[in-house]
Amino acid sequence: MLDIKFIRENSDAVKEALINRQAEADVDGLLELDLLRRAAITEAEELKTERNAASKKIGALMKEGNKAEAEAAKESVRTLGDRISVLDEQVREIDEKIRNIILYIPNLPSDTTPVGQTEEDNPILRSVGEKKTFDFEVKPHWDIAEELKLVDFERGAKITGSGFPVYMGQGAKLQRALISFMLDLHTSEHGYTEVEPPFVCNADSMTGTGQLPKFSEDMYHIADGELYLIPTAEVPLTNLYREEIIDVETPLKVAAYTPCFRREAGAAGRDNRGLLRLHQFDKVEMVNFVKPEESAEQHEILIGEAENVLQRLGLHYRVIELCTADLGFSAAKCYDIELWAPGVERWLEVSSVSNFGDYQARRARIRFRDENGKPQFVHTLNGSGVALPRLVVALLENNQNADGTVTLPEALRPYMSGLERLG
RNA sequence: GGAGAGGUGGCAGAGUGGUCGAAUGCGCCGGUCUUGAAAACCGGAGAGCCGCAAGGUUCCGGGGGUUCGAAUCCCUCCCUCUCCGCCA
Repeated sequence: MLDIKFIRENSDAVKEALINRQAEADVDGLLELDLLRRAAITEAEELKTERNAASKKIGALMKEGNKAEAEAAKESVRTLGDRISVLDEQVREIDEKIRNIILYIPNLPSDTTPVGQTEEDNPILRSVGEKKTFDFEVKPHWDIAEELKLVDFERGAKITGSGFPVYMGQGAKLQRALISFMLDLHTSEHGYTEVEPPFVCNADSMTGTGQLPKFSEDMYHIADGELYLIPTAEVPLTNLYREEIIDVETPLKVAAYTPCFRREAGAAGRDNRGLLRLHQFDKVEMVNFVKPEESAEQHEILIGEAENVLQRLGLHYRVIELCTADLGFSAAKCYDIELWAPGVERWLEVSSVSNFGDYQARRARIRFRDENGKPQFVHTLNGSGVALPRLVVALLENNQNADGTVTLPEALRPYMSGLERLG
């Protein structure tokens, strides 16, 4: 959420940012409401001042037993009260309208975010490793997974629906191994506190991180109560400290494994075969809470932590930066990490590392005390560390052998009971 | 799921219609004292909103109501605790 004061004083900058994002919002309408709101508040508060003084006087009159005068005073205060009720109601209505606009306004892109029209305009920042060459015909991961009985897509579709794969045998163990490997790396080397949060969150939490109200259609909603299946651990992790004043003298870093649930309406098709796009998938997520002046630097550290996962696994990846048109709703700046998958011959996004500035903190009221003891909004950042399915795709496709087996990276073997190859 | 108790400032905990944004203790910040620290003593200190400011206003779990006036009375929702039931 943007600061209404900021919008008031920088409406041109906000409009320009919306254009760069190819987003729309009624900024002028918002400013008009803001004006009305402040006028109503000012009038209501003046009347309240009067009423408070009058009520105090009535108290004094009652005490000295001057009933007649007290009754007369009551009568006049009552009409004041009626007017105050009307104004308070007005303010409530205007607040509601303002909220309905401002909650739909995306974050301002950072000054350093490149302006662009489409994802084609996302600059590639760096590429690490190289494309492997094969002296046999490479298979796509769905063939490998089927032959080695790692994933059962059909039974997943039967028991739940398409996009809900069942991992079995070594495939299931690989999921568990990857989760443990990544969490161990982040907790023992990157300074994270491991968290196991709920996998469903309430509407306040979803609003705090920006999923609601705009993206309700992307989530699974539990009919019984206002609960949603989490689309990412970012939601419970960030909302851990919603409505709290926390200590961020050093960055507060939490990491969690959770399944993630996404409706992905209309996403089925050729481009999304196998494990490329799912309704339920596993992910390890990292969330940081930092002082505002540290968030840019922390963003670079965070992307490094995510990259470290891929380096340890020996995978070829590249880092791109999202341009204004491709930037997520709540993010001010975002890097994506993409893995090369030779079977499907595509770059696959496995991590999105974002700096949200104070956008989420303002929505979720997450603050810290500055050097003067005054509460200020923190900056939040998060990054996938990393998402499993496409990581598995890259591992299977890059490490496949002519004999149909798949070599496991050394870093994973301790988590696979010493196994060196799948199959 | 049933019955009961309760939700007040960073924490503990008073307050049952007006002088209460709220006693007291702990913790915190500043000062005195001390070589330094502790102790003791003195002083300070909640958050949001409106306002250039002075200042005003709102907030005692959330929402609604009664009243001239609500932390205090009523309704409702949420949460916590205790006991019972059930259960991995």
